[in-house]
Amino acid sequence: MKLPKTYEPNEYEQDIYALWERSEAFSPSGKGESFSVVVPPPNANGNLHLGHALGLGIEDILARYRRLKGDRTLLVPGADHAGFETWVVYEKKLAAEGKSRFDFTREQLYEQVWNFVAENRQHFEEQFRQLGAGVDWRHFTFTLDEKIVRLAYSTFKKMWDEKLIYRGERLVNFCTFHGTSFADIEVVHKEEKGSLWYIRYPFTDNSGEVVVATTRPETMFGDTGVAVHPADPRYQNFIGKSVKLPLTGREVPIVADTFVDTKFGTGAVKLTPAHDPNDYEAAKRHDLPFITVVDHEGKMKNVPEKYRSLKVEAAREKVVADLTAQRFIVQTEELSHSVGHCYKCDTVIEPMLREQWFVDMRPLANKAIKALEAGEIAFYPNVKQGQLITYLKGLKDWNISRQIAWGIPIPAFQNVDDPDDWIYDERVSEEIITVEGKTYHRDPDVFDTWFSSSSWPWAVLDYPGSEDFKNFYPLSVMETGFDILMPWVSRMLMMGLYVTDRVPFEKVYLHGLIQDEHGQKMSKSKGNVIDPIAKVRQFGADAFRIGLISDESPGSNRPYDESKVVGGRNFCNKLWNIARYTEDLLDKNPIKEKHFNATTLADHWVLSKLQQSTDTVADSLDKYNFSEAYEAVRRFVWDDLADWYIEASKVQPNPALLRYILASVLKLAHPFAPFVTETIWQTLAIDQNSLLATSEWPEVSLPDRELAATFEEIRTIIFETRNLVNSLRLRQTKLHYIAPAFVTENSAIIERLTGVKTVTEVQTGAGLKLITTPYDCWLEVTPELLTNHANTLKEQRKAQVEVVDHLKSRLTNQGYTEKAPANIIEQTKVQLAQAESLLSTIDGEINRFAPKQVVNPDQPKSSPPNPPTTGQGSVKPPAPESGVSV
RNA sequence: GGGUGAUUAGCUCAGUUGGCUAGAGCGCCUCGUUUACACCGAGGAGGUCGGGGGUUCGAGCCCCUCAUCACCCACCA
Repeated sequence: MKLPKTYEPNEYEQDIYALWERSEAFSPSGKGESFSVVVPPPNANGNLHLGHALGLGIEDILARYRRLKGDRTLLVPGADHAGFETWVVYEKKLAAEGKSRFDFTREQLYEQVWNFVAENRQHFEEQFRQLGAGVDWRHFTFTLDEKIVRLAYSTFKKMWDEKLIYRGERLVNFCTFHGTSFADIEVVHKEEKGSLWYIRYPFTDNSGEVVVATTRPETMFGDTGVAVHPADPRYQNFIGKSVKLPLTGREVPIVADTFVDTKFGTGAVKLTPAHDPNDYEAAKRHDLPFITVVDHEGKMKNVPEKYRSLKVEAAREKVVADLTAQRFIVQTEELSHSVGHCYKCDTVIEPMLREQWFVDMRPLANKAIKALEAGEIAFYPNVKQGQLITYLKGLKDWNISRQIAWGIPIPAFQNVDDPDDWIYDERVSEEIITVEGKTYHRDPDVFDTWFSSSSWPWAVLDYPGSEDFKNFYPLSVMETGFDILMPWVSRMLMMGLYVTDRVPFEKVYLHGLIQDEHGQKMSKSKGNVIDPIAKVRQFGADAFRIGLISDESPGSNRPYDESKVVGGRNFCNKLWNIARYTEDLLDKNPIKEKHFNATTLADHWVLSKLQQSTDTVADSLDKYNFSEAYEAVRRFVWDDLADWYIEASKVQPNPALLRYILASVLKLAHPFAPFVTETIWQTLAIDQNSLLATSEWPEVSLPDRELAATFEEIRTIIFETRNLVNSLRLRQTKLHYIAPAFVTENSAIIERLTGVKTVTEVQTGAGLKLITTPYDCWLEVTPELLTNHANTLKEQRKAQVEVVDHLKSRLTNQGYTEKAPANIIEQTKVQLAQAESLLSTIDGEINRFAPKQVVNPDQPKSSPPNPPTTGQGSVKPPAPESGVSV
């Protein structure tokens, strides 16, 4: 089958992926070590975004590389029910249909969302395939699969039994729009401008007043005290007195508490324990009551008639107006302060008293900190390890209850006759159960998604007791976005240690966010979201993957750069055309066996380059340096193979070797460009009935290093010749040389690659002498050009003198010669010798043009350093004075 | 308020424990229709490594300081 001129990814990708799936290419099969990665499950409700594409790209590169290396490799795909995230999407859908969550029962809602998600699931599985992710579909797991739920329950039960789970009325972060509470980590704090009102609170004994400062005057109906610092001299006689709250006249005490900041406001703070975390803690210390004045919809309650049912904002205005009218406001000032918001709808988070399930994080966090400090997990980038430790050290108890319908129901029931009697029971499909004659009512809440997904690494491996768990746990790498280091990675670590008693992964690789072209965060509201699938269609999956990873550096954000994707496409096309050339060559020279021999200098040279590149790619991937690894592949393919070897092989073809090189390079490139490499592999039937995806990482046969080095000499001659031909606009010029046989043997290559008309051996040279090679080569030029060239030489000389002086001064520096390591000094000496040699060559040339002018008489005549030896003829070191007059 | 990272060519980024004349891709300039590829080939220009100090024989890299930009964490009324 013939390859067309240009690679058209859309024509091959689907078939190639189907071939892989059909062949079970992604089932663990190697005999080597286990290598396991679990894809962070994307939300099943939507499409993949750029972050998924980047993450999948990285994970797939690792997995494909390891598979080629012979490891027993498992890459597990999955999908997340994404509790709250999906719930938000579904509520919007309901709203669009003119309905709301209140129109349905919890069971109905759950079923509706289930179906909604089921529809979208296929969608995104298809997108995995389009991106070329080589995942093992038989291991596909959904976060609501029975095994996941069962594990969430058993973990919950274990914590319940061990008293790590408790139920209590605590101040929680509550979104009044979505009607649910959040974990601390889910609250987005924003710096906002607000007002700070100074309000008089008169003493009940009419002996004066205390002025408090607040940003939330509407909560004063819930005040149950005023606090001052015990050491504040201004307020010593206030402590113990009572004040009369404005507007209601309710009496509350003044207490002393060290949490008060004497420098803020007036140094006296009103206490609203039911709506402020600090006040909550203070009230507990002083045994003050809690009065809730904002309900779950964000409306005022337990307040005077005229404020009742007003939204918080409206109530605030009204309260301020009334306080002003009654001259309770002393002053108002502008204030910038941090306010918590719902990360989805931006509603201001209302701290609210609610009875919920909490996890006592201290013991879990301490275990994790210990493991981290012992270095049990390697982080990319490393700095994230310390950040995670800091986070864990300050971690508070975790609220795991969510008041939404979509999620895993919490398996807990409450005695209808005794609110404090809670029991664990998994019969969550029933609203009411009877146990030992008592009636229990199901907790209507569901788990925080992160609670169940924190078991992901072992849950997908069928913990406990499965072969998979034995083979693949802990995971080799956890690859995910750095934005979920705290909410997810930290929890997997804590739960992993708690449940399995081992760290759940050996390494953590965190990729950064991809922003839009202008460095702005992508978001639907800004309308700057880039659809990865559209880009795959436009450029091909390989090109897109390369575009995303060719600038990859862990942990840092970076803008989407389409020119990189174009670069990736061009790279694929380059590979494609190398394959086409190889195909043509093999058509003309049918090779029956796989056997090949390196015969020419270029053969040996390309083998040595292949060997170096293979090592570099492997080293870089082992260090998780993806951009460097790709760069090594690209350089070999483009520079070494296409621009040099293939061009040289047009003069001296070696079809069998070229086929070997192509096969090897396809393997190196496969992790980065899986589709095009497999397409070529299949089309050319490089290895009958096999898949590239499950072939073996190349083991390069050893080249002859000396012959390879001799080809470098030819390259040096070609480089300088090209430079001169270009800058002097030489046409149809001739190259003359003296002596080395390898030039004679490769004259056709030099002609082809430089465009010179002929390459001829002469007895004495004339013309423009090449200076960067130790061999005697001249370009035939007109006398005028030669004269002009003398000026160029003088400039070159000037620059070269600087280099020589620089190196000399280093070597005459006593501090340097005494303190620098011997190998560095030796290196400098070699450099100096080379620099002086080049300088003397230049001087020799200048003397040819101006023989009377003696240049630098002190300059020692040095012979060129280490002329290469070759197996293809004798080499005489050229004498620098061998220049011939014009 | 606490913490972290970044600042290198016009743009996006590399630069490993301090040691060759600081690299790549894209862009730019010049030249080129050589039958694998114009999604191409050849050549070239372009950087006082954010500013200022310091340590060192030697600093893009280490220390101090300033500036700017990101990000993370946090219950300051």
